[in-house]
Amino acid sequence: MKDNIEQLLRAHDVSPTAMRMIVLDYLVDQPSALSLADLETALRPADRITIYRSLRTFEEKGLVHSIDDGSGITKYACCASDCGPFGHHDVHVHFVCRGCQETYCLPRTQVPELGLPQQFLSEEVNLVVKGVCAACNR
Amino acid sequence: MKDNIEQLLRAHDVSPTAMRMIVLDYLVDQPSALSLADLETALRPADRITIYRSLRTFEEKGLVHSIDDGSGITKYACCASDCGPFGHHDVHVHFVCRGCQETYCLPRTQVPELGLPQQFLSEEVNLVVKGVCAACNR
DNA sequence: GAAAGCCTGCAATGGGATTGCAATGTTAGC
DNA sequence: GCTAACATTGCAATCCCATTGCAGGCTTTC
Repeated sequence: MKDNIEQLLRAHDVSPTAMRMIVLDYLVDQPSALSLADLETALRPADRITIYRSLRTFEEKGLVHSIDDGSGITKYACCASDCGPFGHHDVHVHFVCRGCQETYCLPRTQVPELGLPQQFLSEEVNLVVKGVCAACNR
Repeated sequence: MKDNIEQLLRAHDVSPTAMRMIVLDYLVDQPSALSLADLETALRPADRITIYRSLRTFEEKGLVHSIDDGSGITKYACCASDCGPFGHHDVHVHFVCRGCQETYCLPRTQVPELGLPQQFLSEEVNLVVKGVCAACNR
């Protein structure tokens, strides 16, 4: 089990410490993105700052991406396999449920070329959809 | 001049106080979205909290919308004329320049129906494009 | 086995958003 | 025109999350 996690860390040039494995192991299984506070609660009594720095390291190495879903609280989720240390997808699509407040990563969808004003150069696109998720939609 | 502003406020059911007129008058002329700190500086010595509450009131009444462009700092811009007290556009498109850090509202562009998972209901879409604006792109 | 470097955890800081409350201004009724 | 009721303003204080400083512990390497 944990071998996967360890390999994943090594593959991304992150030394697999106990703490990091705990954090990553928990994160990979999540269906939705988690905030630092979520992780702190779930992984208690692990130290919040250590989790925070683990996430930063992961993000730097392309294992995880951080999401600003408009709530003002940063959330984290594992990257799709084609993110690398030199950049993530340049298109992120997330869904925030008004009911349960969960943030889900959506499979990359076709985002059209936008009609930007003359001379404007697009480098990265973040799309946040708000609404109601399946579980809350009944 | 200010008659416009006053009427705009009244039309949205906001009492046109001196402070609110100053804030709104300044805001309508801006080509890009402003943070609270921007407004505080521009409107000195007006009180920051008062500006903040004016913006909240404006937002509530559909005069202004707030933007979270991913910088962690909320910015504000006037709504297009078809925003009302019962909801704003459900599609917001903004552009953040990596050079000058300005946030521009883009004219509503064609945003395609996204392939949401089964039973997911979309109510609002926020699209933030990051890149380089015309002024910085040379 | 010792030095160097990385990792961890506690404490403290920073910055923006938000609220409490008293003072002031505005409105409406008489 | 006066007064009571209500809305707005401004100061101070608080809250919350993100971030950093630093010292101690662990790991790795030679």
